[in-house]
Amino acid sequence: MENEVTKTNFIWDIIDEELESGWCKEIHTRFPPEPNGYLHIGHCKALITDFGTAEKYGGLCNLRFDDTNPSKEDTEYVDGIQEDIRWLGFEWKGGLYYASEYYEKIYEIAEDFIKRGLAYVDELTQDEMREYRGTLTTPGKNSPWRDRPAEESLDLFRRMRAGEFPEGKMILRARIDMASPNMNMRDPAMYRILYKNHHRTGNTWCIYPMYDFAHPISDALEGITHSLCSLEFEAHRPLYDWVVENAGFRKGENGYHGPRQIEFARLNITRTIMSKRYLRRLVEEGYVSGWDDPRMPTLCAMRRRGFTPTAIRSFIEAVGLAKADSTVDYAMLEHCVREDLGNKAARAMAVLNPLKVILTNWPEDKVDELEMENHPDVPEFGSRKVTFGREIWIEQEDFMEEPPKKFFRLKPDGEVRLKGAYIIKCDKVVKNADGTIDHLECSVDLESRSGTPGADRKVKGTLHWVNAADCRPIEARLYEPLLNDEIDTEEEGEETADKKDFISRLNPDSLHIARGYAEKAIAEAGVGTTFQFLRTGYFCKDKDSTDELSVYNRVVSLKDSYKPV
RNA sequence: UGGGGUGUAGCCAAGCGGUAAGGCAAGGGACUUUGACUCCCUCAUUCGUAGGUUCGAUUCCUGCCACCCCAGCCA
Repeated sequence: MENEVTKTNFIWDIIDEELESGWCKEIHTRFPPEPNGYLHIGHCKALITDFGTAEKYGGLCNLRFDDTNPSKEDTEYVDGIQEDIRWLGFEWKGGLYYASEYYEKIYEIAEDFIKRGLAYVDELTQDEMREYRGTLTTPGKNSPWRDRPAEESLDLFRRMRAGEFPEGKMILRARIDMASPNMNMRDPAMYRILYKNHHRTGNTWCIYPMYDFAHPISDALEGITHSLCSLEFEAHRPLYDWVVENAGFRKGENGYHGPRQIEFARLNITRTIMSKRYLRRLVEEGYVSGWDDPRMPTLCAMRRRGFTPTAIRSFIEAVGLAKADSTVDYAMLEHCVREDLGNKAARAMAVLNPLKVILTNWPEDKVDELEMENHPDVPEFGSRKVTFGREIWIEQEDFMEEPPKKFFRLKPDGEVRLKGAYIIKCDKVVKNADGTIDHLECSVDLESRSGTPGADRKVKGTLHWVNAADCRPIEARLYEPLLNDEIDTEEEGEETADKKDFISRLNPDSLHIARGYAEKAIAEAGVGTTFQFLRTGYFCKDKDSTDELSVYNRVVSLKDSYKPV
């Protein structure tokens, strides 16, 4: 392909230069989730960037659980995260690690920092520390403990580890610069006391390193060359470098100059919640059925709903990698799933909101068996047999008694093709006492059977249908985004704060359940099978299905260019 | 407000001194036994803004504006 464009990004440009200059020989990245929740689509950007970059340069990517805060973490999540990464098709060829594996080493470095005057034990309370830190515009001031002798800090630090002090009593701080314009450099906390059971180290530790101390060290210990993370860590980079430098990892031994942190913009999608905190709230407060509720942006939920790894990966690729904050249109994601499912999903028919049609000139007991293709463009999908009888179901919205112009579906005295079967004409609308439509009486053009010469007659509309005498009940779960459109907060008012609350932005119609009928193939498919239900969208069979009732999640609807006038 | 970032179409995003890629969305058309798919076509005289340098600026310089991040013993 001569005009194939190899999509690149600013990070790969940087790496290309480093490789060319010889500053760096090989690429080693890491994906460092904290095991305190399930991975969501937002993490995929980082995940694909980390694993994908290593893959591109023939390097390695580690999976490292950043488990430095035992109060929020759990093995439930470490298992879930691994499952999700594998599902996406990545392997941690660089190995599986836990920051907690390095506790001893990190502790040693901390002691060394203390001895060298780079860290000290502080006894300020949390409130005092905040006051001493100063503000964005005013410098902070030194803690009275800042210049205590190193031996004293060392002794205190060892006693912190030994469990001699209660939580909050002492803290290890880096000694950098309380007047730094960068708040992160104003003697940041490095170790705090926490009497929590850690999911891996149990009770062996009661002091835990902070992210800013543990992360650069973990990266360096694993030989990471590029520590890719999101924009909010940009202001932490000087601290990251300070730790790497002072811990002695920049020496360039064996050509390794220590890790380099590069930040990129995180993923935002319209009408989608991308905050672990809020996702947790949805689960815990019962707004959704769980982490894998198909409306959730978590990978386990998307998997259940029927999104494919290919679709997610091509979506992330389409979005690109840059430093500008952005919010991608949900339509982009939809496009990517449709594109993938379009040639992967077999076609079949299901009527979501049934309307009965009685074919008056079709013999009572006559059953026709029709051969239907499973895919219009991919013959390898083969075909299946579908029966046709006197009573069939069609979609309620495919009939209108008083249709607008250009309504190609069924209307009084109108004709329509039943996909793969016959052309029918609506003769009569039979109503209930309350005026609602009970059923339609139609006549069949017996000569118009698909595949026969008489079928050449063109009619404008083609409908999907199921044979009432030979169909199975189905529950179709139709989804909309969890959030309503962004509420305009331009107007200042008393309600502004309330409107900003995400609970008030929840879309009450995010789930709609339809009960209809489907052909046999749909009912007999296994959980996780995805079909394109003709004209209504891509659907994936849900685990809630029973022998009696098939439950399907709509992954995405089909594009629809019909716009009523 | 101090510091750090970012501003290219409705939404993403290339572009790296030589005259605005691509994708999504949208609109029009062809095809169609899915109003799907596919295929054509349209969609920035202009790059946040005002100046400057230059034969030439989205690209370099200066000022201004807007938005995001940082004042956790979270990550």
